[in-house]
Amino acid sequence: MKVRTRFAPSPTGYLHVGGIRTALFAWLVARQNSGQFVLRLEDTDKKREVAGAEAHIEESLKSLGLAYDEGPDIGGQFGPYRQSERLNRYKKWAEKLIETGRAYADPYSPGQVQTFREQAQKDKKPYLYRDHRPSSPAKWDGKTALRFKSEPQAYNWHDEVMGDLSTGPEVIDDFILIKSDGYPTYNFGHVIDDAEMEISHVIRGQEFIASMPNYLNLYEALGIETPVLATVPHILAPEGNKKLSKRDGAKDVLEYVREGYLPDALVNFIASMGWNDGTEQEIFSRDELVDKFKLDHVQRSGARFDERRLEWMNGHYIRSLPLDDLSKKATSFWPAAAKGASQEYKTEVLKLVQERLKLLAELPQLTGFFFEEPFAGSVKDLLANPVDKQLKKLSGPDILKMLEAAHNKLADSDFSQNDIAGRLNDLLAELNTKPGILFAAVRIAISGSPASPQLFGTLSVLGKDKSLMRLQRAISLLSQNA
RNA sequence: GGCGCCAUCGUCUAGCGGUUAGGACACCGGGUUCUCAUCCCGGCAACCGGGGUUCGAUUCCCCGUGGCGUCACCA
Repeated sequence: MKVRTRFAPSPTGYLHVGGIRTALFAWLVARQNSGQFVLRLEDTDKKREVAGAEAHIEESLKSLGLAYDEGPDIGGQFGPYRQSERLNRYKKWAEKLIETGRAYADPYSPGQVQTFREQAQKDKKPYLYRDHRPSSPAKWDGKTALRFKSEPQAYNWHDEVMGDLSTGPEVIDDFILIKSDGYPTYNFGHVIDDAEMEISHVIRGQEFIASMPNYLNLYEALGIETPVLATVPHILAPEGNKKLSKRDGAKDVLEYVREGYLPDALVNFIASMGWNDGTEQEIFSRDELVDKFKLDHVQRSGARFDERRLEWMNGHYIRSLPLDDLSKKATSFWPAAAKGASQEYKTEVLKLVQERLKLLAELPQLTGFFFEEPFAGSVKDLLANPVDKQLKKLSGPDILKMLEAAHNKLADSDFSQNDIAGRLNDLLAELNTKPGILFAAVRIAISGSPASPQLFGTLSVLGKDKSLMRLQRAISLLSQNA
């Protein structure tokens, strides 16, 4: 079978992790079968449409590396890929249904339908439109809604994720095919488009599972072969049991990219929410995912979104990246002060912080002192009133003496990492002090922080001039204090 | 409420009749004789409840409970 999958969002806003996962699964199925992945825009609700949403969706998919083979912005042989541009097609199929007696003009206004619904509720009976089906409907003039004339029956069908499903005839009803504004409903539009675009696998969220029987009924009326169906469960918000939504603060996936989450990490993480290959493997490269992903291994229950796990995974990906690659990806994340710095210098700095980086967006806070002097107040405060356990035991003058000694010791160093290490270790013996004390003081003088990358490397990369200047500066800050 | 789906550590999950119920995140200890981080080692922690079926149920069946979805001229 020729495999063609699609992602069919409506342009009503940005894509969040939940939405992108459906796209990812569809993309994976297409790729692993050497098929096509199609982006189709379901823009049939003009009221809900958001300007710029289409471009945003396209950018989101591309920035995660989920390239589509056909879509609104790139075309393809089954275009157009915006439903609003396919109205004539829906009409053609609708007319076919009218001819075969399977569609009719809805004589009621929305208000009247609402009354039926309320009455049923009052009577504690399930509401079915078909109980009010007109006996001799007028000819459809395109100005009212067009309804599907259903033929209620029980269905058993297979869902790649959910397994074998079944329902009785009571869930089948006459739904609207074409709205009075001329646009198709989702229920009609997607069925037509999937057929015309030769989509083999329909992969979508579980909110559609309840309307499957109606689609099955429609496929039959249309004489269209039912595609492979796969319903994936929702991703739940971090708190509560609600599905992840924009209301609950679900972030735009592009926001994650902006914060410095790597696309591969994001993809790995999103795939692993609700899918695994049955082993204990946690990290999957994109190729492995394409190779191993199986719809029938997708979890049937919802998965909760845990950003801490995503953070861990991103750190893992950052650490395993070759320095050159990381360097390229980090380009836009450097602090403002790094503007004039050379690429070589930045790469050296990056090498020092790579293992402690969880997000690229942490780069400024982790590396700022490599590009500008640390805040004098912090240096002074941390030296005068140390938080460090070891440093705390010393008096101000002791620390001052230590820094002076370090400055003198390093004054004629060549500032290679080895030479610095040798000299500072010598000094340790000379001063009869512990690394935890001497190095902590130097570290603060240099970085303005009690934590930094390993000290000798940091000094070496920072260079002789700056290092000595900062030691000197710390010395004068401390003596002012005394 | 009707209909449907789902149910293993706090979280993501492995398990497809017999396991000391495994891994990962998070958390808590310890180690890597410079901090933080990394890395390594260790610890804490789960089969929703009740009935069956079976020599034996986390696993199969039924009921209950709970969660979710849906019942639009939204998708």
